[in-house]
Formats: sequence, structure tokens, C-alpha cells
Amino acid sequence: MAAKKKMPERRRRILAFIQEFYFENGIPPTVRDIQQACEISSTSVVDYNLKQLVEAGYLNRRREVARGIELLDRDGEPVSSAPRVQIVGSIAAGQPLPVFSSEGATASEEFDTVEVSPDLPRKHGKLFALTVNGTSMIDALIDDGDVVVIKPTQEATNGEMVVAWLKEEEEATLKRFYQEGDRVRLQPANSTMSPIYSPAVNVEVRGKVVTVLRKYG
Amino acid sequence: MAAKKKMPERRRRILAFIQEFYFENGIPPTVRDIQQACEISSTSVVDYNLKQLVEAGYLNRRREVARGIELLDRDGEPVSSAPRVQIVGSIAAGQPLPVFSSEGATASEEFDTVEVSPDLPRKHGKLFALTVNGTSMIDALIDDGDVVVIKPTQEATNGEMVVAWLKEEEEATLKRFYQEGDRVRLQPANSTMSPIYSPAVNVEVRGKVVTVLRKYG
DNA sequence: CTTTGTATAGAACAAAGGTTTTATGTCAAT
DNA sequence: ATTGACATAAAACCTTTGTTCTATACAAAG
Repeated sequence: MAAKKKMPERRRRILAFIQEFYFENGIPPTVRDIQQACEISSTSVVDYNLKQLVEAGYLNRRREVARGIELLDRDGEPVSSAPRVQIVGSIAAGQPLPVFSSEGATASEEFDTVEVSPDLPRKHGKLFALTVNGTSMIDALIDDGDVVVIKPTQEATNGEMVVAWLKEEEEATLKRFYQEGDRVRLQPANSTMSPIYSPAVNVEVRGKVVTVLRKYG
Repeated sequence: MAAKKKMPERRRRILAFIQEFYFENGIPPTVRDIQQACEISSTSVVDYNLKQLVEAGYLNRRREVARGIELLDRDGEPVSSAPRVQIVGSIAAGQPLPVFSSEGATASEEFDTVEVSPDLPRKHGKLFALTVNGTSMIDALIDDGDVVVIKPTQEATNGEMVVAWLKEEEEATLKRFYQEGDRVRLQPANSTMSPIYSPAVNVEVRGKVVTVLRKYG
């Protein structure tokens, strides 16, 4: 690992500019963009400093590619573009859940997505999201209108918040999962609501909550 | 507004590829990237179709700029890269708040950021974020460890959740704001905690909560 | 004093990539 | 049959942009 000593002022300015430019414009700057912005006399100086930054682990560079600078986070992972997950529908106690492909075509049609932290997809793989209807999970700090990000999985351990599919009823619901012998208790996180009990064979876990997103006015 | 009739198969394929490429690589594809991926015989055909897509409101193009394609969402706004806001510190009842520049050097040093929905910066401009310490806002569905995204502002209307700076005490705190005559009530959203009362002149609103982010296990 | 590693310059090269021009095929409307 | 909008082709053009080469300044190390 390269020690992170004091970085020259100019170098840190370059790095700052790259970040700013990227987050502002959605594409990385060119060498010459940097040159002008940081008032550097030559592109070679920029190139030199970029190489240093690569060495120090702040950047990647795709060789011979226009705007090939790639920002890395402190773990050396590309900050890259917005990891987005699709909002494939909504969910609540007793609401039908649309078929979520969790893979299917990149749907150049549907465009409802939310952004998530980049480490989420890295950690959990493919994700999808649902809009929450109603306040059945209010005690778990999930309110009406919030978006829950779900990791598709068939297993769950007790207490986890899952999307459960009730085969018989053909309903999906967002609840805490508790296996109790040969039946399953689906516990809403709302003290005014009662749990659902169902035979284990009738309950299919579709995924579990990875994160919650909420917007204010 | 251009009517959205049936888009030719090839065109929608191009669009889908651009999205996929961008979200995968963090930079938009080149004309020739598209050409190859979509098995098109000529760059001019790509160019032609891109122009159509621009006309139809799906894209922007920055002329003469390498990888100048800019994806637009259904509102005609750039999807762009991950808007990130910096986590400039933490906050709780009675915790000191680090000086947040809210503008200053883009701190090439600090790298703690969170991603937010792209519409947030568009709507509110420059934002910053704080990690919440403690459960003083638990009734407002804000838990310990959550990250609140703040819009810098000096004004607040009653009931809004604000970052308030108490001049005398030199403390910052996250509370609901209520102006009551010449004094201000700062109300924690936790039924077990009492509000803070302070002269209006002693209270400086630094910003208000725009959104809350939370991560699960 | 010389050496060496770091940082800066200026200029030019060459590949990448956006753009244009001209030509052709298709199909529905006239 | 003719027109004209729409879509595709091939090739060239030329700006943008990554890369390289050579030279210089300077401070620390030897």
C-alpha cells in the first residue's frame, strides 16, 4: 500500500477538480479540461500528476480512451456511475406484487429507478426496489411512500425483514420473518397490527430488505 | 412535445445500450462503441439515430465532445452521474458540529460521501450530509446512524426539521423548528425528550433536512 | 559538487472519436 | 410512376484528446 503522505497542493487540486467535474457533468474531464481549470502550463504536467494519482490509488485510467479517468473510492473501488435499482412495483400488507424479473431485459422502457450506495450492489449483487404502501412497517422506521431496496433471496433468518409471497393467497407482503415450527409468522412492525400466520409451505421468501430510502418534502 | 410513437427496434436498442454502458462504465459510450455493440454498419447511422433520439427527448449531445452523450430521464433532465453529497460530520442533541463550508474547497481529502437522488441537487442546489448520533429523532423515523441530507438555508418554517446552531452554547442540533414569539422551540422527535427553548436571536438555522438515508445489515 | 528524484514546460505525434458528404434502399402517399 | 420522408451505407474529414519526447528547475541526498 502506498503511504499517503502530504500530497502536493497542485495534485490535490487536480483531484478535487476531477471529482467536481465528474459529479457536475456526468463525464470525467479531459486532460486539457484539467489543464485549463487548474491553470497548468502543459498537458504533460497533467499527465504526470495523473500518473502519480493513479499510483497513489486515487484513480484508474483507461489507456487511450477519451475521458478515461475513473475515480476510485478509498477502497480502490470505482466510484463510477450511479448504481441504480429499478422500482418494480409497490408493496404493502396484502397488496399484490407485480412479477419482478430481477434480471430480465434492461427495459429501455421502464425508467423508474433509485440510486443506492455503490457498495450495496457490490455486496449483494442484483437488487430491486419497491415502493411501500401504508404504514404497516412504521415501527421499523419505514413509512408510507418510502422505497425499500430488496435483495432477491429465498432464505431468511428469523427477525429479518422480507418480502414474503403467500402462494395460496397470491399476495406479497413486507414483514418480519419468523419461522415457528412448520408455520411462519409474518410480523408487521406496527403495534396496531396483527401478525399473519401461515403454513411454511405456503410462504415463499422473495427477498429481504437491504436499505430504505425516504424523501422529504 | 414530440409524440412517442413506436420507436424502431434498432433505435431502442441503441438507447438501451447507452444506458447499460453508462451505468456499467461510468462514462457514456462513443459513437463507435454503439456501432459495434448494436452491429451497425456505419457511424453515420449511429449519428442519425442519435439525432432522432435527441429530437425525441431521450438524449442530449454535447457537440464535438468525446463521449458527449447525455442521458435524460423522462422529465428531460440529465440522469447524469451519481450526485453525491459530502458527509461533513455528525450531529445530535448537544453535539458540536464541525464547520461545514457548504461551498469551500471540494476537500480533495475527505471522501465520505453519500449518493442521493439526482433530483435533489437539481431541486435544492448544493447539499451536505450529517451522520445522526443518538435517537433524539426516532419518532421522525430517524435512527442512530442514519444520514440526513441537509439543504443549507437560514430560514425555516414551523415544524420543519432543521439543523439549528445555538450561538451562546456553540452547539448544533437536529430538531423540529417552532418560532414562538421572540423565542424558538426546538422540538426533538422523541417523546421521551424535552424541547429546548432559546431566544430567537440565539438560534441560527443552518439548514433543513431534505432526506434521510439508512442502511440495513 | 554531483547525483537523483520530483515537479514543471513546450511542442509535437498519433489515435480516438465526432461530423459531414454522397449514395442507396424502402415504403407509403400522390 | 413519382415524390418524399425515413433508414441505412461507405468513406472521408478534421477536431479532440491521450501520449510521448526533450529540456529545465530545484531540493534533498551522497
